[in-house]
Amino acid sequence: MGRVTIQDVAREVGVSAMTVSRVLNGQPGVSERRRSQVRAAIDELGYRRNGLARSLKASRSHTLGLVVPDITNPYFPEIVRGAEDVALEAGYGVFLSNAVEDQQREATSLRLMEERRVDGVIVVSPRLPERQLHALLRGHRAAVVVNRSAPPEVAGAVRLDHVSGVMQAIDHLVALGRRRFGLLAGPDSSFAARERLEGIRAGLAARGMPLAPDRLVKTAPYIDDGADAAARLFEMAGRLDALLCYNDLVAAGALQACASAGLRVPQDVAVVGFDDIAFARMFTPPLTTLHVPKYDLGVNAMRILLDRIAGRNVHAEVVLRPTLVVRGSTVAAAAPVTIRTAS
Amino acid sequence: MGRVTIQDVAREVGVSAMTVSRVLNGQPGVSERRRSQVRAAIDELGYRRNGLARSLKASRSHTLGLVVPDITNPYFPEIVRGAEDVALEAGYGVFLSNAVEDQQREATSLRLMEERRVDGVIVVSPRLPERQLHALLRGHRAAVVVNRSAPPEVAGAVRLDHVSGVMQAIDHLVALGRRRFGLLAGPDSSFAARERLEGIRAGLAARGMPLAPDRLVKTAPYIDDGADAAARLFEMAGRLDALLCYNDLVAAGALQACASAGLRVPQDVAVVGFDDIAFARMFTPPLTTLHVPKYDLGVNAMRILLDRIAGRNVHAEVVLRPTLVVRGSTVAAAAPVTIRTAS
DNA sequence: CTGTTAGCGCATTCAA
DNA sequence: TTGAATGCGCTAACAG
Repeated sequence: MGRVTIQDVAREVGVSAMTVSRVLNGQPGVSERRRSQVRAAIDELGYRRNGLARSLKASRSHTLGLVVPDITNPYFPEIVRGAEDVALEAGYGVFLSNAVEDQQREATSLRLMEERRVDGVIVVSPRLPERQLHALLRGHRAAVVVNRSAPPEVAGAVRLDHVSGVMQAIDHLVALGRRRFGLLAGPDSSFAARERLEGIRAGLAARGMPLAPDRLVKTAPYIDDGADAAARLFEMAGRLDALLCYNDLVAAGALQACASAGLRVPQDVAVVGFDDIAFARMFTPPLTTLHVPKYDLGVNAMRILLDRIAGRNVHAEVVLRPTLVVRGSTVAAAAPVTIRTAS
Repeated sequence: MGRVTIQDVAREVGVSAMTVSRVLNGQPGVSERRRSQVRAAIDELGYRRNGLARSLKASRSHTLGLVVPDITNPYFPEIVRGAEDVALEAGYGVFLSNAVEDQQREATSLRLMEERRVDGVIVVSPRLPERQLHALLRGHRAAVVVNRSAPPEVAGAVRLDHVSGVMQAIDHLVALGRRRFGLLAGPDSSFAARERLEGIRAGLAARGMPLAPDRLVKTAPYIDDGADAAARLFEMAGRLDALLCYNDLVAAGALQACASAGLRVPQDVAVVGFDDIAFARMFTPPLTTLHVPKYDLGVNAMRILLDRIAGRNVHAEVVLRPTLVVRGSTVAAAAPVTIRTAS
C-alpha cells in the first residue's frame, strides 16, 4: 500500500536502491556522505524495512515458533520467558501459539507456522500423538520438543527426569510414615503424565506398596477438575494418608477437596504437587511440590533450537531434574526447606 | 532451499503455476480432473504454501501482533486467550510478544511487528509514554490498546472503569466500619495504576477520609515487591484497618506481610486486591478483589482490531466494569459472594 | 478452461 | 564506490 519502500528512499536521495540496502545492512562500499544522506532520508520518510520481502529473498525469517498447550496454566509462561529471552538476544522474534489443550489447534499452529516460514519451532508438552507430531515437525527446518523425547533427526528434546522426581516425593512421604497412597494422575495425552504415572507405579511397588486400581483417578490439569477428581478418589478409596498429584493445579483442587471433606492437611492426608508454580507457596497450607526449573527448560530448548538452525546438531537431548520442595502440605508448621539431592 | 514450490507441483502435474494457485485458493476455472490431479501432487510432494510470498504479494499477512507486559503475570494470559480465540476464528495468526515490563522491549516488539508486516497490533497495558507509544502505533495499519485510552485515529481502546471499581471496594470497606486505609499503589508507568490511585484518592476524599501521604507506598506488580512494600507501609503508617492493593499479586504479598507482622486478616486489617486472577480464591484467606472480565477484554480488543483492519472504525472505545467479589480477606468466614452492581 | 506477463520489496551477482 | 539485472514464490490481470 502507501508504505515507504527502499525505492522511495533511493529516489529521495537520488541513488539506487542498492545503495540504500547497503546502508540498511551496514555493508561496506558506500561513502560516508551518502551513508548519512540515506540515513536522513530513512528517518524523514519513516521507512521501515519489509521483513516479508527480506525473508522471502533470504529464505530465512528470523522468526521462531513456540507452541504451548495452555498459556493460562502458570507452568508454561515461565518456560516461554526463558525461551524468549534467549531468542531475543539472538535477534529472533517469537511467534507464540496457545493450543488450549487441543490437538487440532496444536496441529494447526504447527502448520500455520510452517506456512509463515518460521526458522524453527519449539513445542512444549505436545499433546499430539507421536506419529502425527513427528510428521508435522519434519516440515520444519528445525524443531525442539519440551517434556517429551524425539528421534534426534526429527527434533531436539528437553525433558525432565520424572522418575527421579516422583521417587523423591515417595521417599519423603514414606519417611513421614505415610503408607496409604492415592494418586491424581494427569491426562493420557500428556507424555509427562504417563511418565509420572509409571514412575509412581514403579516407585510404590519398589517400596512394597503397589498401587491398587481404586487408588488412582485421572484428571484434566485444572484446579476444578482436580477437586472433582479428589472427591471421587476419597469416595472410591476410603481413608488415604498421602496424595500425589499430577501437577500443582490439580493439587490446588485436591486441597480444596480435602477442606470440603473435613480432612486436615497434612495431619490426615499429606499432599504433594508437581511443577512448583509461583503460587504453590501461597496455598493453604503451602504446597510441598517438585520444583521444575521452568525457565531453564525454556532456555535450554531455545539454545538447542538455535544450534540446530545453525546446523549444529549437538545436544540431542537434555534432561533436567526436578527437586522436592517441602512445605506445609506434608510437614505441619515446617519452615520452608529445600531438599537438594546430589546431582 | 529444497522447499517444494508451486512450480514444482505444476511441473509434476504438467500444468502452469497459475492452475495450481487456483486450486490452492479454491478459485473457479479449473476442471475437476485437473483439480484432483493437482491435489494429489500437493499431497505427494508435501507442498506447503509460502506465506511470506503470499503476504508480500497481497500486502496482507493475516497475522496480528499482541504485546503484553508480562506473560508470567496471571492477569494477562486470559486476555491473550480471549484475543486469540477471536483472531483464530477469523483466520488470523497471532504473534505474541512479552515485554517483560520493559519499555525498551515494548518498543522493540512494536517495531519488529511492523517489519514483519502484521496487519494490526493490540498492546495490552502499555508501559511506554503516550507520545512514544502513539508514534509506534501510527506505523501500523490498525491498532488497539487495552487498559489505556487513545485518540481514535491512532488506536481503538478497551478500558476498565477503574473509578467505579475502586469505589465499590471503598464502600464495601467503609460499610464494614473500616476507616484507616492504606494503599499499595502500582508503578507510575502503568496507566491503570495511575487511574486506580487517583480514583482511590478521590473516593477516600469523597468519604471524608483523604489519603495521607504516609499511607501510600508504590510498588512493582509482583508478589515479593508487594510484600516488601506492605512491610514498609506498616512501618510508616502504624496501625491500619484496610489495605487497598494495586493488583492481586501485590495483595498476595500483602497477605504474606500481614502474616509476618502478626496481623490477622480480616480482623485486624482487611485486604482488597484488583483483577481477580484465578488463584485469588486460593489465598489465605481467600482474597476479596475486583473481578476484571479479562477474557472479554481480549475478545473486545480483537473484535475492534479486526473491525479497524476492515476499515470499520466503529467502537472507538469500549469500557468494561470491574465487579467486587467479596471473600475472606475482608469478611471473616464469609461464604464467597458476588456483589453485582447494575450495569 | 488454461497460460503468460508482471510485480510485491529486497539483496545477491555481476558489471561499470 | 555505485548501479543494473535478476529472482525469491506467489497471484492479479489479462490473453488465448
